[in-house]
Amino acid sequence: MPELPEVETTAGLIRPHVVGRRIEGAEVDWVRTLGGQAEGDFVRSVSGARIVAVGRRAKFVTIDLERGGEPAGGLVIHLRMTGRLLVEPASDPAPAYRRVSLRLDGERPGRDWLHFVDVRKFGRFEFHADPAQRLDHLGPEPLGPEFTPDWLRAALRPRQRAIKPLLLDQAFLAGLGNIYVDESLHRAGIHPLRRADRIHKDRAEALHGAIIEILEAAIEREGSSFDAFYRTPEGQPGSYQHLFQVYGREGKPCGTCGRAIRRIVVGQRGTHYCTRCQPAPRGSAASRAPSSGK
DNA sequence: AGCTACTCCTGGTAGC
DNA sequence: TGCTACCAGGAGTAGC
Repeated sequence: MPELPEVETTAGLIRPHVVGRRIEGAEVDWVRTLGGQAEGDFVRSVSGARIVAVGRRAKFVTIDLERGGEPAGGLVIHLRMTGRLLVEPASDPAPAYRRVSLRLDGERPGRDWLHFVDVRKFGRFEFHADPAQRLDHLGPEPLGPEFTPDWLRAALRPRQRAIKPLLLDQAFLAGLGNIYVDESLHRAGIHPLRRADRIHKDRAEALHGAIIEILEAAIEREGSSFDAFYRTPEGQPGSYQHLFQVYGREGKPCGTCGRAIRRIVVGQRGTHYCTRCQPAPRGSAASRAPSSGK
């Protein structure tokens, strides 16, 4: 599933092919991908605009547009589970599961189309006159300057939710998904159901370091691929899945202590952890004595 | 505030 | 072989 490292890889690989190009037209095969805009409005919004930048914010790919040298809105793209961006020649047939395509100018033959492909149709490829407004709800970037150990400790202190759903909340911290949350909590030795306000200072600092180290290592390996879905725009799988310590490893030994990895469901998400390295919080269902005190 | 349930989708797979 | 039933899951929303 594309999370921050996969989206960063995708943005980085399409950037050199599309920046500076003029959009000649657009084709829409699945209108819901546009996020509510009518097909005709979308086509008019992007046709004739020039791509001036490709970036990433949280799990979104952002594409800034200009007309006549003036800012002209931008594209906000979410790959969700199975979305991909491809840059392909006009001579190739449209790829399977194509949802939206932009036709680029003829300046670079062989790089004629930017295709958005998405098997499960959960992804979005939206035009916004003010992209920043669409992204306004997001919390800080875990690889940005705002995400410091002090920030994390202070942010956890007033929150009474379990740590895992909190880290998945994009308004709290932007860019983590199911995989990298499980991996980060394992590295930091924190049980996924521990309440955020009951994480001690040293553990919060360990979590801060774990998130950064894991994301950076995953970006270096172009993300994680473990099923038929995520591939880079070049068609290559990522390789961070070989370094998974807990995700998808139910019943297999923990790389740290050897105990079998356990899978539970937290907030409708498969959740993987080591019962020894990530001890259950006192008072939780997993550790509770028959009667609770007071 | 924070929980659960539900929705959106379809390929893959388990079970028969 | 061929069928059905079920699963995964990011984010938005509704209801409590």
